[in-house]
Amino acid sequence: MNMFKFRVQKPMPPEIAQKTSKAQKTREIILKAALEQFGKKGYGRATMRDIAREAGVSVGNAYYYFQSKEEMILEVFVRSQRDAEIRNQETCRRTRSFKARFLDLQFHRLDLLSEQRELFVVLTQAGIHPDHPLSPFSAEMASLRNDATALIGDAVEGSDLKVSSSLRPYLPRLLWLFNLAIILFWSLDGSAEQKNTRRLLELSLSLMIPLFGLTLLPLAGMFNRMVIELHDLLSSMIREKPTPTHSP
Amino acid sequence: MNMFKFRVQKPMPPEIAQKTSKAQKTREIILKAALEQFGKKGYGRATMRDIAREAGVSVGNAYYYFQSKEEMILEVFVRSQRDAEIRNQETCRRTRSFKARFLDLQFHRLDLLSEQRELFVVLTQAGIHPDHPLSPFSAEMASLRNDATALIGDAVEGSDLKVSSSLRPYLPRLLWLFNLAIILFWSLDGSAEQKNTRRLLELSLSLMIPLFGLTLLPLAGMFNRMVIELHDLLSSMIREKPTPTHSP
DNA sequence: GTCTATAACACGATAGAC
DNA sequence: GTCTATCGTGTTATAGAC
Repeated sequence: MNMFKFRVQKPMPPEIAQKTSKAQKTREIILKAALEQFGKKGYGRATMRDIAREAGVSVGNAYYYFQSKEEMILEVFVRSQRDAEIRNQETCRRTRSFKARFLDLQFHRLDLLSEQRELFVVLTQAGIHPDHPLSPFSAEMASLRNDATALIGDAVEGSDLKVSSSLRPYLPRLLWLFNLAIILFWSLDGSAEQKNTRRLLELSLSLMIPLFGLTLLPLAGMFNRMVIELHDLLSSMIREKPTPTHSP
Repeated sequence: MNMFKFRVQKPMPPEIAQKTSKAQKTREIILKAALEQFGKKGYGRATMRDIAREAGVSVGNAYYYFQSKEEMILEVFVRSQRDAEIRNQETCRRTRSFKARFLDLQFHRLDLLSEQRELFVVLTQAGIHPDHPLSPFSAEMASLRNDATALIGDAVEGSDLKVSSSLRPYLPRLLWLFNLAIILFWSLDGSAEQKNTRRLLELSLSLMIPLFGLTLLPLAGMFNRMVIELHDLLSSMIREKPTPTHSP
């Protein structure tokens, strides 16, 4: 909630409480209770008190394991990334069509997100603030972000996609950014089962792929350079390193 | 903050307290105090108690005039729209270049936003939830949205922009959506004085305008139809009418 | 009917004892 | 690692003043 009250004291504990197996278990119990409450009442209505009570722990204890209510969502997100990787390998083996590969990747992700739709709408919200730890652009999310980009790179590589070689290195990140935009649309999409998002994906790919083909034309050099600059500009949203604030 | 607690009781009072001039004045005082506090401490740190104290009124009174803390931001936004309209008329008289017209419109808006940058970052946040009253897609914002779209329409009309006539009617809204995307980027833009946003605007226009030219080619029919469908899909985010919830 | 104030509520988050 | 007690916040209920 309070977007501008950052938790700088706790320096984002890298692997909190991986120590004892008891801790692991407690964390798991709390997370499970949280997801249950989220599913039942929705993210907004499920209070930390509810979650703690249902998990059989105190509120303070829940905050020992999770820095904030939002962080509980992240957990689910991280886990879904593993799924996607396996899935993508299979798909790449099955087809060389770039469109098919990318669509499958995206559709599968949307399916996963849909199971806990309201949760991810909240996560999208956090994404708007690039220094927020849960933003896809934050330094804390670097690893997750790079994994996802690499996954797209796998889908591009060895596919039938026709595109200028000068542009090729920039494609994974451009497509990752595109994928973020799609998720943003999805979180706003009011159509039944987010059918519109799926259509949008298909449609924009159908529009983009021929345009990629144009980049092979001999006169496209200037155009391509502009696309690369576009890539650089968009990438500037990414916060690679933890911004070194004045040390206390 | 609590994105999912909607205020359905108070049915969005159309013109609260426009009656007496005293009310007008009190509202103005509160708004001024609010902006002052926002500027000094930032939106997140400025509390309603601060604002009320500084304005010399009670918290309850502030809530009499503003439905929520966020609504105070909206006020500034609405006012900036008036500015833009005048500005646009002048620019349209000065040049026929579509690029110049649109850039001027956008740059001017960015200048205005920059004065209260943090405020609008918060507003952008609200925008992510399309049923939120402050979202640019909400039913409540219909009038503001239509004004802004019409403004862009004025910039297109009589300009030197080359584009298929089948697409032309859809341009204002497409460009309005584009403008939203730009504002989104702006709210994330960490570069000094948001220089990157300005460059992005120029660059993407330079990329788009030749593409618009392509829509005039005889074989572009299919392509154009797809763009129109794209327009329709994107427009589905707009909530035209207040969703009729079960009356109590 | 129009405006204002006080007090309280609910929730996210934290401090500090054990 | 866990709990209790408490804080700070947005927001609301409600009573009363003009």
